[in-house]
Amino acid sequence: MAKLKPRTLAGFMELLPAPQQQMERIMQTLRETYSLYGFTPLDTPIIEDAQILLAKGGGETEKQIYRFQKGDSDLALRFDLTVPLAKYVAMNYGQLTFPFRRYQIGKVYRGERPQRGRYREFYQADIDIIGDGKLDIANEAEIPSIIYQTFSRLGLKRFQIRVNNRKILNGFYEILGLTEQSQEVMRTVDKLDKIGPKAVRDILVDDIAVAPETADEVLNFIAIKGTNTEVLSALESYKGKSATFDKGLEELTTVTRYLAAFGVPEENFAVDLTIARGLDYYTGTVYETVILDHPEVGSVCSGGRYDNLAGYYTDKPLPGVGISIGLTRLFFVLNDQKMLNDAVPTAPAEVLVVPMSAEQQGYAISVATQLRASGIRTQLYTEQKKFKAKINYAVKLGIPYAMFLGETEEQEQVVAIKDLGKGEQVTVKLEDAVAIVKEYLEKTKEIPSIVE
RNA sequence: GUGGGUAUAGCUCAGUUGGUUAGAGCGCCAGAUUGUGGCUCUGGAGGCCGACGGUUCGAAUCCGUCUACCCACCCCA
Repeated sequence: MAKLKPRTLAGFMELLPAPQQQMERIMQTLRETYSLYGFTPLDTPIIEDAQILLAKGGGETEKQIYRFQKGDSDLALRFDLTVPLAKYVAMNYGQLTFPFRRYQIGKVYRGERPQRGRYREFYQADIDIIGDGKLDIANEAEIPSIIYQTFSRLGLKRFQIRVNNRKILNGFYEILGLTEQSQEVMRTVDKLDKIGPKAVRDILVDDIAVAPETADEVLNFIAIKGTNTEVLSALESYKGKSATFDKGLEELTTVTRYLAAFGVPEENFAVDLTIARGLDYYTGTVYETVILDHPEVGSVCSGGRYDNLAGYYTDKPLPGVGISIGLTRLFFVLNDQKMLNDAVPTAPAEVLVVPMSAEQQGYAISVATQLRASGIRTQLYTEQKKFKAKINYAVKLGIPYAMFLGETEEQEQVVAIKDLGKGEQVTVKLEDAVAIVKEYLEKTKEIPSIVE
């Protein structure tokens, strides 16, 4: 019978063992960093009631969501982790302590055309802070500072967190009388980097019917560039015309000041007036993060401030601020650009215990058990194969040490341990072999980061 | 959903104006070398040339349809 050809759906990432180890390592770094800032882990179901997930609606979400029936149930796969969080907080309001800080790393699903760095199933690593009624502006600076810390701990240097404020944009468009078209205008402005100012102006005038002089105002506004201080002071000239704008400018100024206080260097964050974010629930500060040498894959981490996310589920006002690392995309870039550090071990174990023949299996099992008891990751190779095959197994998996146990070793109660990198082999007591491996472990601990 | 490109071994790719048995490198397996891997040498396995149809004496090659993938748009992590 003809075999079914195995295949993985387009837009779904599936890794081999070694890269998977690197991926796990990145996740581990994220968890450690997030919890360092006092965030608590949360997990929610991948499948939710479609009504719950679609409450927010919005055309795009609806189009891209995976939705299906099972019996009479109308179900959907989660599209992000923020909406499930809103549901969770609304549901458990009475039992949570606010401000509620949670992190969540999980897969989300979007039925869109897959492309380079763009997936249908991907991990998001979210942090959010939800306030009860109110939430201080300082949180809007702390969130990106955590991202700075996280990326730095991964070893990334050339990245930039871009910050803007929706109130500034809304206020500005209000001043220009463009409130109605503001969504469309923002979307166009967002393309500035890609298509250039001329094309942006053409779209504004021809497609959105913005008056030419108004379009020029928009272009002048988004052309404001420079250091954060320069951009902020350029914005001063628009003050006094819109309360919303003024509020936004005040917020952005504060966030910028606090970001510096949190220790984020100027080169890693930038006030950028073209950042808007597609999701319409953002109401204040918005973030977008790019890998500077690879802007073509887009943002690897975005988020912002929202005032009333859970408004569909509860009357309680629950403002929040959050950000999400697109882990799958981030990993794709790092891997694709060969930025992952080869020196970070991806082997599943430190030692491969190899009995020379079946007679030594008992001895080998006891040796492996003792190694594991000393905290050394150990694999036992018991297949009856040629010696070459046994040693090759360790080499292919990158296991640094092989331990050979033959008749003589068993009789003398010693082990032959070989450093497969150096090719050096010694016959010693098990405790001495343990010391050798421990020393190796100490050394590899010093390898700082997963990204080179 | 719209537009463009690509499809040959596990991977990366050659394959002449259509011509006999479709190749290379890497990888894989085995042997040289039964208690010592990486290097070297020798041998081997592995292909409905994406699928279906057409033109032709003859198609991996030309034409059509379909499918999948890649890229761009849309949107986004």
